Amino acid sequence: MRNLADVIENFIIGELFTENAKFVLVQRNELAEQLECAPSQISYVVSTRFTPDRGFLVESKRGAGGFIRIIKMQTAVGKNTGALTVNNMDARQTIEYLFLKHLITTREAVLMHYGLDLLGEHASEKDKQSIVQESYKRISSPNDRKAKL
Amino acid sequence: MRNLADVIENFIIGELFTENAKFVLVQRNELAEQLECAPSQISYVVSTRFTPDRGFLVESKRGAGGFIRIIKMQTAVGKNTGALTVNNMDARQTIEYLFLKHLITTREAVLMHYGLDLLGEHASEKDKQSIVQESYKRISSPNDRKAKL
DNA sequence: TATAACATCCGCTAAATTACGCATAGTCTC
DNA sequence: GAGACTATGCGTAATTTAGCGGATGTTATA
Repeated sequence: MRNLADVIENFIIGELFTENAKFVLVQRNELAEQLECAPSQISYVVSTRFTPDRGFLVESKRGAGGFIRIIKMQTAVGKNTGALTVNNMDARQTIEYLFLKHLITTREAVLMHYGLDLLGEHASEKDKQSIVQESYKRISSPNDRKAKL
Repeated sequence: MRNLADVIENFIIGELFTENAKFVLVQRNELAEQLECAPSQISYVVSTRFTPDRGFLVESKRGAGGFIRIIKMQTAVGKNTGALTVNNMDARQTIEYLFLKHLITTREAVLMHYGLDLLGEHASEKDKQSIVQESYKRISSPNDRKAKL
């Protein structure tokens, strides 16, 4: 293949299209060593060719167990056009989960909740019971939820 | 799983998501021995990943009978629990609209599409296997879609 | 029963390690 | 020469271990 950047790009795209993967995980140093190039080259290719513009999300983490995750956005049109029936709480919990796993920010979580609110067509119901009070109630009984080791 | 912090986090989150537990009790030394790591590692994970920011309360006690309690706070938003039926294309167009109106960023739009993708995959499933569990399996362990080098 | 001694067990901090981000500058191609 | 490609080096976020100190509970001793 002509140049290194193309090799890297093709590798990632190849992985993404393997069994319609939603995303790929890559370890920068590892891949760099494999392809015999500088680690920063991976960064370069990812940042120039896997942009939101082209329908990609990129997330990464430093330190031990670090990684780069390239997420392929599903094209809006043509896929999955049927009606979508989902338990609202499941949807909310999914958002929660994505948030807890650091996959989305606070703002993004709020936005997705807001999106659900809009779609669900319910008026802004119910003032929130104080979280403090809620948690206070839960603190009362100590030993119930001991984790099984 | 290679990443110790993730192992610990997943263990705790797993416990929290088991039958919707409100909190988990953990004994630091006990869990540390179980997972074959330094006790302080438990502290590290709890302090970095179960912050109030992310909707967690943490309490602990030293000495004999000591413990660490991780409490999952209820999200204030989204209390309606009914099923939600939405035309997928409408949802996508709503996202498009928000994006065109500059109400959300590109990344946010992509994320919301991504969320719909996740939800859409479960449209046909009837049983109670929740989306949370699904996304848990897919997203929690970074190695799932690890590119084979 | 008081209390001293002992055992349990979490909090905190320092230091080392891993691995990605970024700035920079050189090189190649058109 | 411009713009895309490539490598180097440092910065620093994230993780991991080790060790000490202090809080808490239990037991022995008089």
